[in-house]
Amino acid sequence: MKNIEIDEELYQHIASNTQYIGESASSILRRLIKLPTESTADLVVSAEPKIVEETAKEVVETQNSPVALDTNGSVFNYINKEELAMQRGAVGRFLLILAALYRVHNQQFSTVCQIRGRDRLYFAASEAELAASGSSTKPRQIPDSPFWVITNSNTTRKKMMLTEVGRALGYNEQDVEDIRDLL
Amino acid sequence: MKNIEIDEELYQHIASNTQYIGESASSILRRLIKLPTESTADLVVSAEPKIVEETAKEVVETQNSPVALDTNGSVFNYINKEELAMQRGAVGRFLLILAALYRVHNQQFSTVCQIRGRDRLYFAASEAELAASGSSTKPRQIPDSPFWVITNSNTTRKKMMLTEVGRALGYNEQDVEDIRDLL
DNA sequence: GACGGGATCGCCGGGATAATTA
DNA sequence: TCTAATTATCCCGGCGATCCCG
Repeated sequence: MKNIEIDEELYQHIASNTQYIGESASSILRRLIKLPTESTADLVVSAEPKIVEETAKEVVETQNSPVALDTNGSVFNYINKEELAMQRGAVGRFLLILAALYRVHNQQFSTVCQIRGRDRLYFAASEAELAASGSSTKPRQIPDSPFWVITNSNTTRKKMMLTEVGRALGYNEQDVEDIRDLL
Repeated sequence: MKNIEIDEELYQHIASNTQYIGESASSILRRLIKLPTESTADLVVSAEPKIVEETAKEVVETQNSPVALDTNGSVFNYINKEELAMQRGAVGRFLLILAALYRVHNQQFSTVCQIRGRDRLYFAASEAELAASGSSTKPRQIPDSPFWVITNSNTTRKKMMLTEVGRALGYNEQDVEDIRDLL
């Protein structure tokens, strides 16, 4: 840990970007600067270190896309466990996980729009599309992304959706499971 | 000037973005965050203590630190029991308790602004902000502080708010409970 | 009166589970 | 018909702000 000195105004600006009570300065700054979560720890429980390496490779080679644009890592680096744990319910975590996935895979992310239910859409580029595909689907925007998800489903289904998203983005089964279990 | 604590990796990242010798942490961060140069003055010369290495002890811990900067005790020393008892209703006590907390934690106090309801703000730096976030929220200024609180809520909710404030300021659960029970 | 406090009641969001369809 | 898959209704807990009381 290091200490840096900053002016009042900047301090206020940073503090005002706190996303959950007790969030550390590092966590806030990383978000503002768009730097991933600290690589070493912070991931607390589960998440094996090796997964990180494997995933990095997987990601880059993933299907037809031009780029994966992210040099150093898997989604797991983009997820702040503290922040996740902080969420009220499954919906908050669900959105946070999807936001992290979007950050890492923004290029291919639109492929998730193919994941859908029998007659409802699950993902789309607008609220209206989702709303039109079913009734009271409770669409929510995936934070910091142009995509929307349906939110009216039980937790089991949300997990299935995450599983499908993980597969669509080219993760191996082990990682897919880990992503699913974040929720 | 304020001090914040950040992890090594982030520190390196910031330092590596220095654009001229002697550039201050604030200046670098403003650029990275894309925030304009400080409005007021302060720009003056270069002679700021830049990135300070190990400002160590004096520094107020940034995140969930147990209390801070006050050598001889916790909030409890800053609360005058008689004055509390003398208040007409819960609102008076509520404000008094918050004022005491502000006195002890003025540095981090702004983090309480993150405590909020479903759609109302609970704390803010101005009456207007609170008023705008809901209707008849009855904002009151926390005495001798630049912060405001919402006052239209039942006692139970005021207690919950105190509980959250205690947590946000890093008190342990026992102290949090004691703070809550002051009301 | 009128003013401030805050209990109470209505509304909203989450998501388990009942209903529906393949 | 029976089962599996999917939808979306509806109950519950939590929050807001109206409105009653001191």
